[in-house]
Amino acid sequence: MPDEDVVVPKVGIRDVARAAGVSVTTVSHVLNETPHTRTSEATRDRVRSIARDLGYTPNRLARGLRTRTSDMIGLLTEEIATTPHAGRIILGAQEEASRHNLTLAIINSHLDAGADARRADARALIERQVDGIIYATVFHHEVSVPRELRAVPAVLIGALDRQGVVPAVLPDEASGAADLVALLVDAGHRRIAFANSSIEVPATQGRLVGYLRGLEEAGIPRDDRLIASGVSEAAGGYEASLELLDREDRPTAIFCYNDRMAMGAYRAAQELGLRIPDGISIVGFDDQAPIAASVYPALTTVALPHYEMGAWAVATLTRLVQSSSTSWYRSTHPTWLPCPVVLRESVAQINR
Amino acid sequence: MPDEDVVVPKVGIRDVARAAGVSVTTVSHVLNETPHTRTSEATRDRVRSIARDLGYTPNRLARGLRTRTSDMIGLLTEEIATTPHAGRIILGAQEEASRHNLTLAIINSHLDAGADARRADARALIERQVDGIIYATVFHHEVSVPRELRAVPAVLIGALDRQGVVPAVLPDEASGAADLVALLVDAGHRRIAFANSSIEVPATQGRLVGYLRGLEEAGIPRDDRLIASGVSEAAGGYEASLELLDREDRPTAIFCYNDRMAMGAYRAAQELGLRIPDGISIVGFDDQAPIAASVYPALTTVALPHYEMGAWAVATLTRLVQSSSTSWYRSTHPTWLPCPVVLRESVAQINR
DNA sequence: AGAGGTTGCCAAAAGGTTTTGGCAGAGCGG
DNA sequence: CCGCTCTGCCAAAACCTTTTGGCAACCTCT
Repeated sequence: MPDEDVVVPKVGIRDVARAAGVSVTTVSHVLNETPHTRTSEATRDRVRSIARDLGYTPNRLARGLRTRTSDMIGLLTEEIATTPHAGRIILGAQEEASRHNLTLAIINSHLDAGADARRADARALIERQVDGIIYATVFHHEVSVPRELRAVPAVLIGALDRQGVVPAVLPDEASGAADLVALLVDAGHRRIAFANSSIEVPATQGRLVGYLRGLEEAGIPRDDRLIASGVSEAAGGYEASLELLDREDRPTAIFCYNDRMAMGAYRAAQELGLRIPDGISIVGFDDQAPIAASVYPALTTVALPHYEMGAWAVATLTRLVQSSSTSWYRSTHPTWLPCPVVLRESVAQINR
Repeated sequence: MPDEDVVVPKVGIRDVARAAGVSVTTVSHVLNETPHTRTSEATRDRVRSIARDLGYTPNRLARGLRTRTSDMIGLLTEEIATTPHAGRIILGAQEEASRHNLTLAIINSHLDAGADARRADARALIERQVDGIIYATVFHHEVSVPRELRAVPAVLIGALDRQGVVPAVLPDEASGAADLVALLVDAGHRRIAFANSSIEVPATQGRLVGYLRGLEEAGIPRDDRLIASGVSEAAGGYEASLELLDREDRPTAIFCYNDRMAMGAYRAAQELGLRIPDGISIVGFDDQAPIAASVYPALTTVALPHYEMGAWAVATLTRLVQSSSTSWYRSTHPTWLPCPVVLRESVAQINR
């Protein structure tokens, strides 16, 4: 029983015009509140109320065809949708888009699908006449953006444009790491170890740089015996921590490359009979969704600004679109967004 | 220096036609491989190669206007984008959409934004002429779908339509839970506790039902002293586990409502000096991204079919769209997708 | 040679909107 | 009453496709 679901024939601007006894021009002007146009208040009211009564729903496809803008922006994620972080980026982008009355169209390219597939994906977005494209990648290597992206304003998340022509946003991992070290130093630690990831990605470099900078700013000399590495998972953190803790003059704190490695550090500490944080302080990186808060004791770590990067991307994109279409490719410096320290319970104050 | 970035005027189907010396009709037919149309092989080749050379990019807005279909499907998530699971749903939907040559437009509604906001979001998608809408919610309460959704084929993820008119897909939590219990039973356990969540959501009910069914199928009598509950986080799991383990005849296994609570159980076990899995076996639910695999010992748990639900949703939606537009609202049973057990290391074989 | 079928292509309409360039009428000053 | 400026509205073109209906030309029989 299709209750009141009689098939309602689509009502268009024409129907509104007819019902209101005006031209479609007038309806369009009224509904869009076109400036510099003259329509009596009476007519405006009539048009508006009739449009409402008729249940008029504008057709944005038609509108887009005429105005040559779709009010859509494309989010091209490269493998990233697979990572737990992806949701935050998408959410940030989506909410910022909503704020600007834009809609987000997303496509995920598999990393191993090759450059051709990625170009096809970009093209698909462009065929849809998106006003701009966000290209988000997992590791911020330098990247040469698919040339189709030149056809349309674009911004990069998590990667640098090799030609330096496309605006990019990245997490400022180094500063985050340095802040974390500063936090440890403030708590009285001076023998601070670093369990880095053994695979070479920009994050590895950035966090190491930040660690060293943190030490330097505290006037603590670098000690390479306090730097270990392992695979960027619990197992790697376990082994690296064992190595770091298995000596006379053991560190009082371990800074792990990421939260997963920190989990390994927790295990190592437990096996050595060291309580966290009193026996050993441990910090991580990533503030990975449920881990950091669920573990005991809750892990002090650094959050990545995924949401913020997503939002930044669509914000800059809209600026780009607004600005003269000939100037948007002006060379820009990448934007580094801060990675805030998330204070929890895995760091103890120690007496110096 | 805008290298070869001279502003290329958009090339349309008309330009291709002119260059090829044929009509736009022919170009359209050739490029779309319209069936039942006759064009010589020579002309086809010419058109295709000219289109390629000119870099013709079809305008899907215009196409959609004419064909009255946008090849877009809308994903309306209600708060869900905030949860770590969201990414998987989106990914599943996206990849299935790609397979059908569709694009996914997503909008996230905040739960607290109220029904009006959600209706506005639905309307925004409809204005974009999406061919169908997926409405995904966090908790699968029954839900009365925004009436705007009646205007367009729709499917539900994680919720039931109160009117029973919109197809819905849900995780079969009960069976997953029963499987988990069966696994424990197979390993020799008979005193199996359940640490449930204290808040009332469908999942609470479903997992409890599955737990009980698992026991029954194993011929183990229900023992309510083995059922505890707490907040659905590490803290709640900790307290519930303490309560369950603090007795003479303690259980040999604890089934936790979710992985976060399982983390609490791990802590409780540790404090009581029970090794996992030998002293006590622990299982969770959700297979929450990095937790379950990173913890030591790795947690045996049950995965939710988020990806599969996303994919199912767009698959059914495309079927709905294809089928006669008058029949798509036929009443349907909800689809329950299996929650597979993920075997890891937190369960020990014990001798009966 | 005419009928009838095929082949290969095309002109024009349609889809729903925005935007341009007006045009009538009212009001007003002279 | 003429000329001028506003006011309030409109017709038609444009955006880029797809699709309908048909038309020449050619071929094949009889």
